[in-house]
Amino acid sequence: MEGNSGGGAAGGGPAAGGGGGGSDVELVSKTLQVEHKLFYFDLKENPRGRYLKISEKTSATRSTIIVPSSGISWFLDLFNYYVNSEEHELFSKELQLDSKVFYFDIGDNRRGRFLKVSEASVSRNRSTIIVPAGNSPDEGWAAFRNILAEIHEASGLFAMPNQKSSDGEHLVGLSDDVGAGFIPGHGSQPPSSSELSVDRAADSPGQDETGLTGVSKVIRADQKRFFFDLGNNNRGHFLRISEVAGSDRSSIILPLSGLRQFHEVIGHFVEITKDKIEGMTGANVRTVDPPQR
DNA sequence: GCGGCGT
Repeated sequence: MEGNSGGGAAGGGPAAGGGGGGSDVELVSKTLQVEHKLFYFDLKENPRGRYLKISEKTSATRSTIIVPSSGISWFLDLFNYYVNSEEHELFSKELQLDSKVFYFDIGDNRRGRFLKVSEASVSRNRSTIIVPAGNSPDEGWAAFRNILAEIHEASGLFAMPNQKSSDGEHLVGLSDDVGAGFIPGHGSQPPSSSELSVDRAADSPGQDETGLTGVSKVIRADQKRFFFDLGNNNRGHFLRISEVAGSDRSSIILPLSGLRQFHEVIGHFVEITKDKIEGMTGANVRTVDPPQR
């Protein structure tokens, strides 16, 4: 809990000079100094949605990755994993969000241990930030993790002033490929359309205008499988979550107006149980490298 | 006062 106070609007100031997307609203801004590096965390929002910009600034270089808001909790989980794991059991991880893939890799040199986080997205150069592990327990990765936790929490407090716009944005995250568990829709969904469509134009429930209906995912936990299916009826859109174990099956129907809160609550329980689930991998967090030794 | 990355 040191070295972070985004009070001054000058936080990421110089970066704004480029003028990429002028209309973005800055919701949270924090800075973290680790050894000789300076990290800027800016939670921003524009009509397309919300994202976290993480910049690493060294003496002469600046590098930035853009994390979709739906990925913040995954970043938090992953940093928790790297903070809490023993050195000999550190794996590389990859995280797929929308059309981006983030690679997490451990490195080591005479300066110490570091975590390299690379963002690879279509039609954009790969960008990387490198986070030193730090010497004291509160330095480096842990401090980075703490900032992520603060932002994640703050992001929930910044819940959309008007609920209607929230629907579209979060549904975009459902286009993630979760690997083995992914159900390829019902054949009606080119992946590209799911990325950019859904311009929160869906204000009137009861219509099937976005092509979201029929989007499905499945995850597995122990013996159970959970199916997530978007649907709609004359009452509006909903997410049906079905639990299937053996021949038993039961479902809950979640109106989309409750989806955001559902997500926040799940995130809360993920947080408070992180010691228990440490090392477990989520459906779209995959271990890709053998353990290092 | 760092310096890693990948080109």
